[in-house]
Amino acid sequence: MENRAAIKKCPLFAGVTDQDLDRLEEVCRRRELSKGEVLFSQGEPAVGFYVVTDGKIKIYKLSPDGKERILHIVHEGESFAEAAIFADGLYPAFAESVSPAAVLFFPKKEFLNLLKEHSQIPINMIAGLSRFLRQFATQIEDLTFKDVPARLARYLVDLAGDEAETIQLPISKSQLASRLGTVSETLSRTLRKLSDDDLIRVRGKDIDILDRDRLEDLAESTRESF
Amino acid sequence: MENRAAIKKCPLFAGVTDQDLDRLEEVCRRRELSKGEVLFSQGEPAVGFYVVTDGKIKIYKLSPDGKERILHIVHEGESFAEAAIFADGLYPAFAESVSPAAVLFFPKKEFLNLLKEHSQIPINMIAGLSRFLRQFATQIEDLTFKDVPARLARYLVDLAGDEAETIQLPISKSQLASRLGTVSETLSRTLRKLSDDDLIRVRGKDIDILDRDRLEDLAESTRESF
DNA sequence: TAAAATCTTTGATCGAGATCAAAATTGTTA
DNA sequence: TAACAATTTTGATCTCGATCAAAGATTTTA
Repeated sequence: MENRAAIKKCPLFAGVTDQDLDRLEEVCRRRELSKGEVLFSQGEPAVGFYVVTDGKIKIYKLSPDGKERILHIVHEGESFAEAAIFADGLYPAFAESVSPAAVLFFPKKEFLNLLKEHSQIPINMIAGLSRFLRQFATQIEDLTFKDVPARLARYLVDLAGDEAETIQLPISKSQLASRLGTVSETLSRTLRKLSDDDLIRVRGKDIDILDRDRLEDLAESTRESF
Repeated sequence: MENRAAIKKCPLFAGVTDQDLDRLEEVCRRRELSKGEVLFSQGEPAVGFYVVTDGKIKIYKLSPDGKERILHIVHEGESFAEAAIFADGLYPAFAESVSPAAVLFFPKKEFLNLLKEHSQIPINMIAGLSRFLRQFATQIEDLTFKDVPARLARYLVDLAGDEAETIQLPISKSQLASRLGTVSETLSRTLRKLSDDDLIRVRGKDIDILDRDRLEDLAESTRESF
């Protein structure tokens, strides 16, 4: 995707004037990534934030013994690490490409200058951060109240939307396991269980939704309820 | 606490001009709460946000079968639900006083008007949301990687700061259990274990830190590491 | 200050899901 | 397309922490 196109598509910059878009385009720097490149590590000074123009970036934490917990996967047109240039100024997680990718880097200083002059961008940022905060709150809720089948069902239902009969996982199964707060063995068994119960059919990354209603019920269910 | 004092103390309003403080003071409405009053429920339209002038407010989620998971406890001088007036405009959780309390309510509409005119407040908001986002990310990380003893140790170490030898729990033990993503029985047993190991001494709500180093180690430790 | 209500602790049991190990499948590269 | 690497699946075991039940302890209210 072109730089300008990516900037225009990014919700963070929705509704800003064309001349602001010009300035944004000037201050950013493009970087191409092959799969598996680490953009930044947890604890590094946050020198700026990013917008994804191509590919996908995973945002994750590492346990001391090296286990990975994906917090979020950033897709084309989305931004990440805007929050990091506020707060204590350190990146709070790792960012790494999970495919060949390209990003636009916006240096902290130039961006903060822009912020002070105009008022649409900060409001967009607040809205974006709010959505994220809500999503994280939901993740905390789910980790506490829901078991793996329910968390998986929620993920599948959300991915399918209202219409789709068949969905394709946008990420690998081991990544999905990490995103759901479990491990690939358990995810594998859970997918099989849902298949055996005729809720879904799994063909590699393609998953047919066979019984949306029961899948919804499962997503709402809590640990002990059945 | 006086309205004006609470507004001045609130990080959200740090660095704003005196005349803006005047306007804020005008648009807000004070509300006194006895213990256990519900300020808003999950799913209600977000008509404004709050600043706590006295007492404490718990922000929590409920599972379908009524189990409570505390996401955050708001203390005097802090704000909450600013994020909710953005995003989809619904409160994403419940808010309830855990003691007699008083809050200032800022209606959404008036506040958004103010936002558009000035630039310090949105920046403060972004900073606040960023900190929150980070805290939530850490909670997700801890729920995934850390067992209950480690999560408790982290809580105690953070509460104690660098100096204090003795701390007092600012909330009840069952609330703490919920905040840590466990139940009171498990918290009770875990406190006892830490006592038996001479890491802490528990006298009701007062807790002596006996061995800060080992407590820190425990907070860093992951599930299987010993 | 008695008694009612709430909170905390202790005991016993049980299950979801992590771990370890290994086989099977899929994807990649020479 | 053979050979290598990476991912996914299956099997067996084991543990943390939830649940259920009940007894103490503390706080509130009459």
